[in-house]
Amino acid sequence: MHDLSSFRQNLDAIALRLADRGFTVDTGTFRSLDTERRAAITEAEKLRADRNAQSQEIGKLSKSGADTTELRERVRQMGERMKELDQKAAELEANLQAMMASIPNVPHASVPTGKSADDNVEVRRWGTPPEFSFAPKAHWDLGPELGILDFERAAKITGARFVVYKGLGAKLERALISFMLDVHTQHHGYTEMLPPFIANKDSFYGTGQLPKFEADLFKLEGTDYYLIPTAEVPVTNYYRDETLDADKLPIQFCAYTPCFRSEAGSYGRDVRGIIRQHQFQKVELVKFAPPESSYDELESLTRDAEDILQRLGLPYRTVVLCTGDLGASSAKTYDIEVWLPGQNGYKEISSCSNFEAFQARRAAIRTKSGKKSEFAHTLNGSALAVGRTWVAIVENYQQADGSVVIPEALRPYMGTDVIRAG
RNA sequence: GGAGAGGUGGCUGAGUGGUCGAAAGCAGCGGUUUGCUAAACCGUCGUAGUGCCUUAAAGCGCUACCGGGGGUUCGAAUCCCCCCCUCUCCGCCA
Repeated sequence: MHDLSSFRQNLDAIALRLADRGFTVDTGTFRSLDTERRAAITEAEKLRADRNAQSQEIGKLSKSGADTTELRERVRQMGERMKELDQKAAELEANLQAMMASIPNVPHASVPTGKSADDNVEVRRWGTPPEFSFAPKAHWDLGPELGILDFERAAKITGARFVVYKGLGAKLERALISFMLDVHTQHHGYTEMLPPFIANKDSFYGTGQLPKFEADLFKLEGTDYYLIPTAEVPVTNYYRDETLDADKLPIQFCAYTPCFRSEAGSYGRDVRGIIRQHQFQKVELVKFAPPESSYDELESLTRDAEDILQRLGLPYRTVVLCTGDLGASSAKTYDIEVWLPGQNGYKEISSCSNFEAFQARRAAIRTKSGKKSEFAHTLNGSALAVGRTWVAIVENYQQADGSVVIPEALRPYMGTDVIRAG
């Protein structure tokens, strides 16, 4: 959500940059809505001020014993007219709000201009994709062969896009979660959190999933609750409607949660394997930062995510998303893509974003130093998507005999150095 | 799920129809005093919208906000209705 008065003041410049996203701001409609709304507010408030003054007069008069019948009737009529004006103002307000809620964030100056994912720019690359003396398999073959993934029975239990991890497969997922949380809490300065996996409407509004993206969510029938699609929702909303002491920033949280996504509109994409599921596990990093240093925090957050891949010895590259590929709330996003032999290419495993004050304004997360109060900047990034990390390990560390070697760093968590069939 | 108590500014807490954006205390901020610390004293101290003024900030007004929504009334923190949340007891339960 944009700040209304600065949006109004910088309308043309903002509209120009939003055009780089492929978003057109209807500046004419905005201007007229904005002007009408303010006129309605002014009119209604003037009448209300008048009524308040008259009401007080009634109070004084009746105390002194004077007859106020006539005055009362006049004020009552003012009240009726007030109701009409209030209603008109409320309607205009709602229209303007609806318009503002649909306008995406302004990309940061450092974000490259482009139309689609093809225009994203690689900023660095780490590691070398493994060379195999045999034809490497994809995880959807390896998993069932090793007895560590079961798609058929998951489909029976629930349906498509669900999976059962089994045996060392389940343990690998659990080991990755513990490993990631330990690295972030012990080496990167994050505080671990275990939040609710269900959140209410206000929280989803605060981080921007509502009202626009309701179709992507699972709603709990008969309630205002939704299953979270990412820990970003509960963890960012942890401080909704609060003012944070500027001295305490940045605040850094990490959280493991399952994530639930309806994946409406992704039919036919990543249908094989566990790349795209209705439920997946993720460790998320969330930061609350002072505006002046939020871009430094984005850099370190991205490095924190990359560190997990380095420790696991998984080759990856980091790209900065271009204006056309940027999420609506984000001002700048890095995607980290891990090498997957099964796809013979790099696949997104993390997305690290700075939302600047875009979420904080919706969620009313402020920071205060001395007398000055302003909106904090919020950031988040996956570190990492656990299921896709699982895939990366199984595919990158597969051996000619069909077994999977466990990377050094994970062995204490796995209690074994290899996964074999049987 | 049942019974009861309660939700007021950063915190504690007064306030049952007009003089209440709201006493008082604490914390914060500015200052005086002080060798330092502590203490004392004086002042200041909510958020948002909107109008005027302004390059802007500041300033000066107005409006709204006492958990949320609706109602009664000329006028609501205060009365009525619905909802949410917290606490205590009971029931159920991992």
